[in-house]
Amino acid sequence: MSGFPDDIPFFDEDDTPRSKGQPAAQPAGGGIAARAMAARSAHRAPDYLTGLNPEQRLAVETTEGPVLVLAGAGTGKTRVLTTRIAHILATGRAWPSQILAVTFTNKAAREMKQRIGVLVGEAVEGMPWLGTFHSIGVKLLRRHAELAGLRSDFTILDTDDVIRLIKQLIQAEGLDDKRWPARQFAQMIDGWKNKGLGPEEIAEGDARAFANGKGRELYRAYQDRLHTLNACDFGDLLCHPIRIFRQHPDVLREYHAKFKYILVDEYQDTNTAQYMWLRLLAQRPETKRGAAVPAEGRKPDRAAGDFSPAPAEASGRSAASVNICCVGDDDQSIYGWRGAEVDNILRFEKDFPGAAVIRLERNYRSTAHILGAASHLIAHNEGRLGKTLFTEKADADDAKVMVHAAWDSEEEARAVGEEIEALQRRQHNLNDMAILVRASFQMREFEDRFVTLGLNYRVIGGPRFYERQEIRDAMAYFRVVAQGADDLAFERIVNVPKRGLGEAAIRQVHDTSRALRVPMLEAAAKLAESDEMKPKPRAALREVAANFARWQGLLDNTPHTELAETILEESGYTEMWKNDRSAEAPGRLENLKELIRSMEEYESLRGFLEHVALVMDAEQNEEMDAVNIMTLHSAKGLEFDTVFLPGWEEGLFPHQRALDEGGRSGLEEERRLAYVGLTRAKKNLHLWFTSNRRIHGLWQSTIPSRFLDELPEAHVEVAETGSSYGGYGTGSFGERQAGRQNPYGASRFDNVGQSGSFSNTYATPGWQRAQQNRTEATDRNWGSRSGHSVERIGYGEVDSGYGAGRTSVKGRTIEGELVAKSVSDSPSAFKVGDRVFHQKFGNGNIAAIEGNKLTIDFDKAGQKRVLDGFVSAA
DNA sequence: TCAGACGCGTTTTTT
DNA sequence: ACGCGTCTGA
Repeated sequence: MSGFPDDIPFFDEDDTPRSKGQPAAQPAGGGIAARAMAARSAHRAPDYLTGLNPEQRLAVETTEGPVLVLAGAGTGKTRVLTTRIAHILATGRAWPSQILAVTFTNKAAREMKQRIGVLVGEAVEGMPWLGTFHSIGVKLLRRHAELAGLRSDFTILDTDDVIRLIKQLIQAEGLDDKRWPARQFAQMIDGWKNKGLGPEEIAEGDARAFANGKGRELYRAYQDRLHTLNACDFGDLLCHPIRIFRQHPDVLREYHAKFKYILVDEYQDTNTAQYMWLRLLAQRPETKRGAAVPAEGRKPDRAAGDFSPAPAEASGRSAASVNICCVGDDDQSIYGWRGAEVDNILRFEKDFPGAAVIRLERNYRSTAHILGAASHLIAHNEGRLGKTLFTEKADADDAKVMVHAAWDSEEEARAVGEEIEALQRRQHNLNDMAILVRASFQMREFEDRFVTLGLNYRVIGGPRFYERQEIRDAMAYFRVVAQGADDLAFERIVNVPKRGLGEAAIRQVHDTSRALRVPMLEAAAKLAESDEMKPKPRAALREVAANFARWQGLLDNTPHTELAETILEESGYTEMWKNDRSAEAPGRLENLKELIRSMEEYESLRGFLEHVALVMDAEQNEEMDAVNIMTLHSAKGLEFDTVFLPGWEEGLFPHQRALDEGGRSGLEEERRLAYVGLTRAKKNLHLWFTSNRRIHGLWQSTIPSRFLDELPEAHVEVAETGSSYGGYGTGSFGERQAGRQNPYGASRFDNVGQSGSFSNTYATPGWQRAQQNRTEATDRNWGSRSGHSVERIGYGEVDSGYGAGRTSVKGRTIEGELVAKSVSDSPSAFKVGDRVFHQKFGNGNIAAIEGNKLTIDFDKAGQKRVLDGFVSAA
């Protein structure tokens, strides 16, 4: 076994003060005590090990050497990971600061930290190297910035900044930015960086494919620009450290000595750059394989290219054990399209010879039916490492996986809504239900339906708080104050609010900035003092420059929240929104307040800016009982008692584009996505397909997904779609599908799932439905997390299910009768122009009538379509 | 500087 | 079909 803490140098420069005094769970500083405690815990199985199954325990206790844990869905992956860390700490194998634990998302990192905290107490605070690839990358880069040609206070650009920057470069090259969209090039750069490729390393073909063959030059120009801006994009947070490690063996060696244990979550999602990064850190000087081969002579074993060991790896020190533990599930690899390489997990044993591979196959989540369906489906994929999930949950009462047919997406949404209400009547918690869709446009139908039903829902994923315009603007102000050289931020807000600084004025600042080689803010100050400008913009510039100078002066002696408020006030930014008459304005002001409030948790403006750059998400309230709606992708890692999976049709799922662009592997990724969807369910699982769906505006007749055919009959039951769908039942479905044999053609009538219980809830920020007048919903949703009222009826477009549903349809539950009515053509009692009242939307005038569906222009809530049963004459 | 027109894209998403 | 973003004209 490798060293106890006493013979390991203690790196404390990056430790939080807390870790200096080791908490009780830790071996006390001295070696003997540590050893004694370690010995004790090794002999008596400590608490944290009890309750683990044998495989889990093996995964926890196999601390030395490379370990791959193949953790199927619902097999306790996170538990293993966290317990393993607790075990390493409790047995004195390493200090908290000697463990590198990487995740993909902030959410995962948070959860991990929290759960380790439960196991080991405060020691988790001493784990500076627990975080996302990117946050750890930043940490590394801040320490060694100069080795990447940066100053340690470099800024991190987000996607928006990057696109604007690239656009400037494209224009500077004299290229048509229409023909060569900046967004597309940003994606290309992202792709290259995902593979760890710099401008010189990209394939000639790729380089030629953009900007009249100037792709490479453009990429180079982009990197140069980042360099002069002292800035980094997300990709650089990985690529710079990789380059530093390669070029500075001494630095790499420092980290080799530092990290005794490396743990990686969701290994199947790692991209090539992350893989290289990990390998550099994990692969200790070992002279046997690979290292002896000169880098140039080694054939890159895949398209990604260069895997040559860093010099340090080749410069033979004695081989040390590589204590790396990667946890993942190849069957849940669903991010191939953004650069993830399933191959990384598939070839783990080759990369780390002698690796222990531990399979976690005991599923604690789902019923045997659900598991059986999922396993059978995923077995259609080739090239898996292969796992057989099993469960001991075998209850004769368990519902089979239900497959439902609907005529179109509207009926689908209606029927799902009904099912949800039925469950609700049986005391099921809405929080325990989820609708998982393939593509976000599918959400709309459900949202619309739930709004009319008054059913609470929350949409998870999508545009996030820090991506909102007002938040970005405010952040840009803060960035310029904290970091005067942040030209991108400066440009963003120099004329927001409008100050009469048009394109010409900004260009002038730009040119001056270039000529004098100073940041734009400085150039602006200079220009304001010169006579080169017309009086009006000159005065405006002078004011801007003076403002920033003043705020910068306040930076070090004013509480940062106060400073932030001052900035927003004095710049006129808040004023701008106060004067804005649009419906979103109040929400935006509210968001700005929330922004300031959330700054309180941070020590300084700088600390806050760093946080925002890396953590783009924000917590959301989980208190409200609401149905969860999200994409299959964002459902990974979550679980619900009842899961609805709509839209299982060819073309949508599997998605046509995945098939066109990904071929067979594209199909397999879609199948994995289906697998992820199925395995989210604990008790009840409902699959839906429709015969008709509107795609890109036109109605298309669709056929059921091939994935439905891949489900095992023993675990699946076809539901008759209830009794109230006059003419749209499954019976006629079979006929419509003539020409395709459908194993579900002949179906039995049945009722849907019965059991249910309460469980965890998940939530992330609200989703601003890109299209619609739905902005207010998310604003309120977001605001509500800090104790704001969820309801803000009274202005703007109040809609959505957030906070709704308690009163509006009480006693009006939609049952057979009403639904039947909704599809019938019985004329409405209302006529166009009537003044009506709706519980949720208030008063409005009827604009159009179709059967009993009314289109109403609400005074406050905008135009909505509702059933006539929900309104009364006003 | 702003409003209206026109045209394009429309799977999945983290950092 | 439809929204969003950008361009153009007043």
